[in-house]
Amino acid sequence: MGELREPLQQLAECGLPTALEAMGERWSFMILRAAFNGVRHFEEYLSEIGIARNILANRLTRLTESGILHRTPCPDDRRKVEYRLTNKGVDLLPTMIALRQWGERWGTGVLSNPVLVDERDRQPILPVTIRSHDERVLGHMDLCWMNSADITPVRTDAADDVGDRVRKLSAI
Amino acid sequence: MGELREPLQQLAECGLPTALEAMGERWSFMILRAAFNGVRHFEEYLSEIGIARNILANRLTRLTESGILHRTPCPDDRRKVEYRLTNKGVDLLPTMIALRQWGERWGTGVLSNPVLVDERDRQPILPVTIRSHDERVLGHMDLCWMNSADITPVRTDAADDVGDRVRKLSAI
DNA sequence: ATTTTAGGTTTCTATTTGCAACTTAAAATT
DNA sequence: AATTTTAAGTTGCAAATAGAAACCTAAAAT
Repeated sequence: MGELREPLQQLAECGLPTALEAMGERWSFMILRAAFNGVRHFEEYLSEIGIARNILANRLTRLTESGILHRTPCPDDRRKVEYRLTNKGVDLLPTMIALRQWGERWGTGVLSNPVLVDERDRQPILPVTIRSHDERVLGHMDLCWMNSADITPVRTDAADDVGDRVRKLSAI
Repeated sequence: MGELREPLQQLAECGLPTALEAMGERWSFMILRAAFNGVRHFEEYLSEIGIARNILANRLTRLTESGILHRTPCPDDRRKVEYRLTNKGVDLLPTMIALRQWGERWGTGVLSNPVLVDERDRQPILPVTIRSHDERVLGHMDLCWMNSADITPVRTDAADDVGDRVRKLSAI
């Protein structure tokens, strides 16, 4: 009867609902991908992604309101408007690439060409992973929750008696 | 007039649409988070996330169909059913944590407690980043697209004349 | 024998999506 | 100068989806 896991507190107060409020809608990530690939203008987004006109207008407004895109009327052609990524928007790149990599790995044999490489060495990037403070790649079972007050700020200090102040992520 | 970026090809054929087909719906990531935190049963999901009964039933079915969750009737109590993550589902963890971290960083002062730590050292995990083959952290401007046929398979080889076989991700 | 629990399904309403046509201002063309 | 085209929306309407509440069925608990 004594359930060991009780992660009910943080479920309410984590960054995920916040993130989903901004990015949880159907076309948001597709618009973001287009923006990352240099798409700037309304009609350009429209033809690039197969989205309806009114929906695109609505999404661009929302993404602008949530500070992911910035809307600037073009000075040289006053019909045109530019929608480009803010720093907040650029900061979604790891999420987007992680999602894309997952789709490639598990999707229906997507060959993924062209491939993302780093400019310096022209080699494909690594799969996006979770890492410890000292850069070890961590799996699901290497993670647990801890109260931030109980964490020793320095990094070169062995774990003392943490007892029940640690909550393990549940086993699959 | 000569537009330098033309990433129109890969927009159609990348893993993102595939991923969004499975995970693009409103409650999918919330269900996934609950699953990662050890939620197994229908009524448990129901009370954990604030989702409607019929929608939850529908999403659990869809997530099961797309191989992210596995549905098992409980042997000991034949009223109960277990929905738990498959390997495919577990593999979404980097995406989910990246999204969560973004929400924490840019959201309305979410203090994020408890915090995810690695079990060995009890230190908070690093922000999820994009990395080169030799583990350098890469920013948006360090990335470009390349035809997979043009990549030299080995890693210790300086870039020769790649010319127009490389397409830069557009500047923000 | 009755009540409670678990996991749904059904019904109905409200919201969202998507298509197609329309609008408005500015630029390009004749 | 008049006309056409382009860009970025808005509007109206049908279809699909989300959500609340009640209902259902089998199994377990009392």
